[in-house]
Amino acid sequence: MAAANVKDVAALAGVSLGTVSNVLNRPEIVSPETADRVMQAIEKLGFVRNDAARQLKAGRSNTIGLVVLDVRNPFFTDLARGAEDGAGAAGLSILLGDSGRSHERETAYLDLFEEQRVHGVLVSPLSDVARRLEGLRRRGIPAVLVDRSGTGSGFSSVSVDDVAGGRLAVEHLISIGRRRIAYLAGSFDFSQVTDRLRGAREAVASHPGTTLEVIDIGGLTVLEGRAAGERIVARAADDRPDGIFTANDLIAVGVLQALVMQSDIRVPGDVALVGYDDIDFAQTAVVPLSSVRQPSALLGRTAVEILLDEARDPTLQPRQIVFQPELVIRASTVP
Amino acid sequence: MAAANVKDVAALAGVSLGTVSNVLNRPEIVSPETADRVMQAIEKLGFVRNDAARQLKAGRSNTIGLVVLDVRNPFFTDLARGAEDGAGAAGLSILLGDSGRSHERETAYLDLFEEQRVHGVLVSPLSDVARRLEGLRRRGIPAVLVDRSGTGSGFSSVSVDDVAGGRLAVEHLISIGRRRIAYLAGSFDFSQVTDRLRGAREAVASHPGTTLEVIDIGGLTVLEGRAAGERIVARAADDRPDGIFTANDLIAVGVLQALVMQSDIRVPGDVALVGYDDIDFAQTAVVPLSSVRQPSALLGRTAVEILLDEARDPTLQPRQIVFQPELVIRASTVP
DNA sequence: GATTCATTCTGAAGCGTTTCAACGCACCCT
DNA sequence: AGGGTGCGTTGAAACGCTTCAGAATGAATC
Repeated sequence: MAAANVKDVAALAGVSLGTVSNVLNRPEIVSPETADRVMQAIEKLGFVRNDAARQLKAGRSNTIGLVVLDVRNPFFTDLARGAEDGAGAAGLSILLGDSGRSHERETAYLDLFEEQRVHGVLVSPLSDVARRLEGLRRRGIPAVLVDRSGTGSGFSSVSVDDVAGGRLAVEHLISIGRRRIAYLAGSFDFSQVTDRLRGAREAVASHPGTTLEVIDIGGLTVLEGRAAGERIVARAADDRPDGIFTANDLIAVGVLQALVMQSDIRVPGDVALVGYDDIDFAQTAVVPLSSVRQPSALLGRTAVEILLDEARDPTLQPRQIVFQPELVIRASTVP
Repeated sequence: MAAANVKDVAALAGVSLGTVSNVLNRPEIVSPETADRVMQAIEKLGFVRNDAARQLKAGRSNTIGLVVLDVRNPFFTDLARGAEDGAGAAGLSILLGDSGRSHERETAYLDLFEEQRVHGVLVSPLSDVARRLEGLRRRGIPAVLVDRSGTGSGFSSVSVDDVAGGRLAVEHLISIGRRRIAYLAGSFDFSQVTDRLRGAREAVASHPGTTLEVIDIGGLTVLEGRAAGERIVARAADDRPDGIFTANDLIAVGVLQALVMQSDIRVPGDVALVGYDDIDFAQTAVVPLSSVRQPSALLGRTAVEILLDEARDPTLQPRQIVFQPELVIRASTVP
């Protein structure tokens, strides 16, 4: 009834403890017949290795901690999936923690991971966790920042080039003939929001005759997008932008609701629209939404790879990997 | 440089191993002065308890495994959050695994949890995991099914009464004067889909003069909802339902797109619409959507409580807890 | 037959914690 | 003075695994 351990298996198979362990961990050094006998004993007893003992011996757990800002955000779940794949390839698993943008929870997870002696941690940091991560590193636990540049922090990072994303979106609007571009966003204290704006500015700057109007809509939600859309609808036709770029897809969906529902403005005929993030709803919107997609899974996978490299060789210099986003063109810009 | 352990702390504080452990685990039995000295030593050395050793000694880890079908589904993330809260209250943490509806991943997580000697597992099962869970139970790891009735399986479960949800939705449609109700759904092999239908049938049956038309739209997505909506738009006005209940919110959003965008049918004037799940997009739809909400977090929290009860006393009879869903009324039924 | 070598297996040591019986001590009560 | 009580502390044992130096065996070489 009590869980079987290696000793029980060894006794049943008529071998020593060490041999059972070898069957489990280095099967190539034990003779096929012995291995077979041991396997049968394992089967018979329903033996399951005790991970705690194994970890205690090994000095570290075979897991990687991942703290994300919000599991409900598909960006992070895709990222987590990528990280899991990467970890799985190395025989590790991912411990997923959702900080929900709470400092307290973020810290709690890092504490937990430290007690667990994880292989390393991946963090999409709420704010400045550099000091905390520094402490982990001193203990031999490397960390990689995800979705945030680690430049200057002394840590490696994987992130997406939001400036390029903004440029991509607006270049596209310009390439389909739009001249009066508007950037709709809120929460300008998020670096993502301002980086995308910077990219938009660059695109406009390099195309004479185009203008960029920046509209602060106060937030990043559908409702705020719709309100902003209504204000645009209310404008005189020749005062409206003919291309709109929004800081995320939620805003774009809101804008779309206002334009298509509450007016006869055509999308993309009169106004072309590009969102950001390529959420599921982007392609199922009333007018399928062009959007900038981030390679989330790749981000996760790469973060794990860097982490493992650093776990292997702690003297490695921190690396900042920046991925390029991708534009997904749909009917909101090209009918 | 090497991580400090209790021995180091004990040496620095000039006490024995046991005392350090007592400070950590039963501070009330050690004198304040000693405790203080130990705490200072811990601080100074940056001692962090090694969870593996602790778990090895304890025989089980202080975590609960949770396997969900899809982390991207808000229902499950809310559930996970509830489970975390419940676990946190008991000093445990949640190991979250996403099976992504893959048998392989589901099994892999259960294996992992077993090796980790988790306190118990919560599973939203892909199919029949009863045998596997039986094995876990024999090893002293209790399991609770979530979002699925465990009746007959020998396991406790927490789920939501989908029949009641269907009844609730259709009763509401009838109460606002609708008589020709349609139920739009796909994937009739999911028990949720058929249970909701059953509830709808019950509601119609108890209100003479009302009818229920069941429309199989082939799936559960926005696109299929929109296609179905278009077919309804194409019907003669007096052949259309005046109340539509959909198996989930995605379908409802699709229907809404078709009705409001591609016709002059008014919602709720001509057709009232009720969805299911109350996803974020329900309230930000062009016409905010009435929907049936499930108490996801409560489900998670309760599942953990039952699990801990069973961990404490394995002879407990399995309990089937069924929660009642709640109707959230918005403009798609009541202007 | 002695020596070397490769192969396979053994079993004790040790990972860091918690637990628990035992101990020392001060104090109080006869 | 002897015995009892309670508090605070001690330190060895145990949890189940992996590792590793060495033993045992058999084959190959001299």
